[in-house]
Amino acid sequence: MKKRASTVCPIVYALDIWGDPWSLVILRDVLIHNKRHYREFLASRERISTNILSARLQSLVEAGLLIKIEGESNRAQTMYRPTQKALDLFPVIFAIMHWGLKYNPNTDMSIPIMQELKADEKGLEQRLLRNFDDVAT
Amino acid sequence: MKKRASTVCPIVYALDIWGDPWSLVILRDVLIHNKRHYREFLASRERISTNILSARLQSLVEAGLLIKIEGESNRAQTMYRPTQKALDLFPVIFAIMHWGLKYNPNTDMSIPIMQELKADEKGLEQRLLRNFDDVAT
DNA sequence: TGCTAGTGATTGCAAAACGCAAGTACAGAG
DNA sequence: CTCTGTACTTGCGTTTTGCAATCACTAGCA
Repeated sequence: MKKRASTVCPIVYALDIWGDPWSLVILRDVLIHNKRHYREFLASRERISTNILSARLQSLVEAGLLIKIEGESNRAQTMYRPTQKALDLFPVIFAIMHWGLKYNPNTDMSIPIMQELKADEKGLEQRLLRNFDDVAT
Repeated sequence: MKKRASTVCPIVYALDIWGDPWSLVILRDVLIHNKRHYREFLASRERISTNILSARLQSLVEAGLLIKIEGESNRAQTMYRPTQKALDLFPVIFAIMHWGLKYNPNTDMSIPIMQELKADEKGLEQRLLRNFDDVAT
């Protein structure tokens, strides 16, 4: 993707940061499924490959959506956590989920979060936000 | 982008359709700026190239987001209009705009729609929807 | 001490997608 | 019957993916 540098349009600004087919999958894992380790992202159903995961994590850190927390003397402790800028994507992700829910006939409605999204979106957001008390303002 | 065929996740479903860096720009032009002709999409600030525009329009038609209306005996009359499936993306686009507005310091707030989005989003959506009475159910 | 497994990446290479410029086919204007 | 405008398509070089293999390091175990 060509970086469009500075844009006057908020949509293009957003797309330049996470408008590729993988970044939002990672952010979904962070925000919805509370994943934080490289190995957890790799384990997703979508089977992202290691080099792409590595590149995306890095660009999301650079864009200020994730912070990388490295353990001392052990790489296995490395984790990625969202910033407030990422937490503010909840409305976007929920809007996308509503749309996908409406049009994707293969959606797995047995996943608890799907029910919750329809029944009580605000409550769901509040519950998920509590996973990030450490980073939220 | 690899087509992930059938997915159980509504987000991945959505990304497979418009999760590339250009499709949403086109949809923005259709939904927000009421563009309908090839030449109008080409004129956007983002300078999409002709082959990519052509390919994206085609894939959005295939995905059921746009319909292509061809004039009889004159290609200059060809136009692209959104389906209900595309109109249902308004909440997604508005959510993205809110986020971009918050974090993009270069947003041009003198564009009237930006003010309107903050002041009266629902009213804005209703007003824009009236552009599509011909296609909406 | 050595061996094995797990983790967070990086590298190499083929395949796909993109970006740009040029060209094509057709309609209407003059 | 040229000239302009429009909706594409084609060629081609560059960039970005996708996949497998590999690396560097740590911990666990004997």
